[in-house]
Amino acid sequence: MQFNNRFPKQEKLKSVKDIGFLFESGKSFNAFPLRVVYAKKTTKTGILANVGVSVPKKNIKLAVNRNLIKRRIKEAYRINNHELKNGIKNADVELNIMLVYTAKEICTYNQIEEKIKVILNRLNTWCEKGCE
RNA sequence: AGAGCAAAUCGUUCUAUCGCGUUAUGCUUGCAUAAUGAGGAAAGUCCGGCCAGCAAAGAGCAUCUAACCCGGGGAAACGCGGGGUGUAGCAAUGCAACAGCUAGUGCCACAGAAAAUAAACCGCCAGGCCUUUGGCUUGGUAAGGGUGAAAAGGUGAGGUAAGAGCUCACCAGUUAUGACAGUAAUGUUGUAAGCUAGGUAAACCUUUAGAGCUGAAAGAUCAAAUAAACCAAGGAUUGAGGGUUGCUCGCCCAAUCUUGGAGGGUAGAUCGAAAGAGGGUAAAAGUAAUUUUAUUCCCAGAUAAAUGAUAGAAAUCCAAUGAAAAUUGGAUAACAGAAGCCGGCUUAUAGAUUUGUUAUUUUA
Repeated sequence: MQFNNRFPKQEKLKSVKDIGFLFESGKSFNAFPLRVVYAKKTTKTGILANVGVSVPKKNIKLAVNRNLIKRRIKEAYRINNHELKNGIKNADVELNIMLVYTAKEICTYNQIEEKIKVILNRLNTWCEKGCE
């Protein structure tokens, strides 16, 4: 097990303004079943990355299943996020990230974890290139 | 024994590691330790409340809700016990659209002559005319045919040109009105009227009873910067409007502009917001809903919204093998996630257990 694989409240993306700004001007790519929207923060807050998770009601009807998917995504991010944080730290930036679930069926934890790894690697290389 | 019906209960448990929310404590002030963290429906938002706001918080209408009877319970909604009527079922038992189409209006597809101030397509009967085994036409006729979910009481007799509640007998129903039984709903029964009237109120509506309206995104407080609204002063303009719960009345206020004052509450923060018509246990009263007394507990509190992931056991279920013990493999379920709280209702629900009860089959 890894040390310090945490995902506390402060690292969640909460502000409605930030989320609105992210969807307006952020970059994005797809990694089915997930869609990633990300951008550099406009002002630094001391937190390397704020991450939000969204499961649209349109695709997943029952609240129970939406909760289940959110928890699986958060768990996968929590376990695998330390390399990305290192990358961000080296590039000297801070990020806002939004993960949107686009599938209409419930994926297993293993499927989600693999995709999360792919996404985090891609973000990491983006940071190494200088966030452009 | 398998099946049905009713009521009630459960609807995985434990351990380890890594995490998340809340609370408490500690200090190094963002970390450590400890405690705690979804349901019987948390759901639908259909009722009733608590709570809060709306202040000229008054009236009427509209709207919404309820709708067999008695008893008893509850804050109310609405349960509970017993009974009646209708209906489904062999039964246990379930269900209720159990006030009113004889207040009014509307609707009744297709088919059919006609779907409602009763109707004539075929048929039947009578009259008239003609080119007379027939045809045309005028009228009568609801017995027969065909259509339809539904065709205007049924059977028989009389009656008639043919027919018809046209008349009569019996049966069925309706309305009116008695008698008896019952607290009552209602039941049994008598008399009168040929009265025979289609269905639909889960169509509008009518009757009776109740509700002021809004809804925690309520509402209260707070920081920085604006605006709307508020108060005061001023001048000019407009001329009966504006506000008040869906409407009407009633009630309240003139409106617009400038300056000043005081203040202001957004996608932010705190409160509201978790000790209550509370839960558990025991005893007592009651068939029960429920009530009383004693004792004990504090039992989620988020806000882009915590309760998860992985591993291992147990237990249960399923499948295969086997005479059995057992072995191997698989699954952890169904419906479903708190969002102010409480009491109901309704809907969804794999599987398991207990109790009572019903008919059937087999055995004794």
